[in-house]
Amino acid sequence: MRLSRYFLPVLKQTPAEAKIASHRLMLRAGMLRQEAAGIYAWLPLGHRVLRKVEQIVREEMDRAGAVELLMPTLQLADLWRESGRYEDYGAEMLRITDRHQREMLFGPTNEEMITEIFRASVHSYKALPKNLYHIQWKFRDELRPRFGVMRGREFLMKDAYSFDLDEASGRASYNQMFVAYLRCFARMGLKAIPMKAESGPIGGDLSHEFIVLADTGESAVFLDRRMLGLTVPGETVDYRADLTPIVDEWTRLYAATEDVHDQARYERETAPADRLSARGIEVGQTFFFGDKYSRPMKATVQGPDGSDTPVQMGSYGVGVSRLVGAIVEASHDEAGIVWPDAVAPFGVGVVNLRPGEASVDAVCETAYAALTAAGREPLLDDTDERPGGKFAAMDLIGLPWQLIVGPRGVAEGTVELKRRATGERRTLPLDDALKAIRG
RNA sequence: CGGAGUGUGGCUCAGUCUGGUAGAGCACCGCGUUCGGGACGCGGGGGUCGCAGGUUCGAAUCCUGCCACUCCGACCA
Repeated sequence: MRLSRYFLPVLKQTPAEAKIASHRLMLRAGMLRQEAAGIYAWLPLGHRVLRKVEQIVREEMDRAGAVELLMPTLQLADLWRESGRYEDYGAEMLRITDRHQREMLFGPTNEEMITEIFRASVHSYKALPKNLYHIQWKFRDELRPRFGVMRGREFLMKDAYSFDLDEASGRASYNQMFVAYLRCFARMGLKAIPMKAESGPIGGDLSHEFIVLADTGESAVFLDRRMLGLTVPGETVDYRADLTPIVDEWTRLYAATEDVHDQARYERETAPADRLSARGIEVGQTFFFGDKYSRPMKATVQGPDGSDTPVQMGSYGVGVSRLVGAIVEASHDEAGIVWPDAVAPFGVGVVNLRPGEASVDAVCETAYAALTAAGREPLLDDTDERPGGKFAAMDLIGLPWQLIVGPRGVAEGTVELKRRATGERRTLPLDDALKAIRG
């Protein structure tokens, strides 16, 4: 992408409403524009990151055996009356009436709809297990939206739903999602710690919240420091095998949010030096709730013995749009965002210090073509902005690499290469710089 | 939803107390000088002062009502 054609409205001054680093930086880096309280337009740069995060979630869900579909944002109220949640959900649910006075709602989650879809076509235990997911915009009319995309009213969520014949296989499905989540967050450069959690309005008795530690997190958490050193399963993990050992390893040490924190147990199970109380951002939550929805909504299958039984269900959410904020919160410095490679909106910023000078332009074009061909997604700053402004903007938007073309006092074809994360700068021939970027 | 606060050009804000021709910086346009860490000079464009009533010769400013947004708290991917 050439910056001269792109839409990247970076701000020198910080909008007054942004109180935390991630919100401030996302606004300044031209990723977001607020349209209403808790409702944001994702500008091109933010949109690219959102799509990358979404894609990582998708790949890990697919790897774990889940199947993607797409359900609508609008749902019928009648569906929610079946589960009894239409009244329970309260003012947080955005209710809409269509021209025929039909009561509808903007979905805050999709348990009812997926159950309806499932029950319409699955009637035999032979079709189980199944795990269906989608990545779709949700709306929850929060009392107080805040912190930018970390607590918006409209947000992008991945929600998966598992269906099993009995509790044992239901728990196996739960374990698959648990492991997929460990991988998913690690790939984004995050250390997310699974913590025992309350299941809240979703229901059920088995639930974990995946928490990224950050000072600006909304929940207080208590954990055994040793959790930070656990190894995340690699991409060769066999999801068809028994995953209990991995889940056991990740749930053996104490880790709990304040809602379920048990101080006595904490002190009994954790050595004083290992105790870590911190704040965290919830980026995902897993639930196993058995037949809470399948029973009232009559989602049953016929078992080997010929009897109809409600399926055992779980649901698994990842806050995709929230993750973008969480990543910025976890990875920034004084100058701006420092994107982990896997989610960076572009791989490298090519800075033309002297646009209009034929020899400098030529080097830029060579670099741009080579990096594009190598799949490194370059962003070429070909504007006539002054160098100071270019450097500040590049640091702000935080691409992993900066390739600076046209510095003074170096031989033609020699460039400067900067690694954003470390600040390390080297002057070297273009070919060597391209090799370094390609890895 | 309780408490506190803010609405003035795209952004940050002054002006409101004490009513009298709408301001500054940044951003934007033109010309020139600049060009490795968010330059400078000169000239220019852009605002129903959140909305609706009211008081007044006259309202950004005073009064009433409404709306939006932000912060603290209680609830949540």
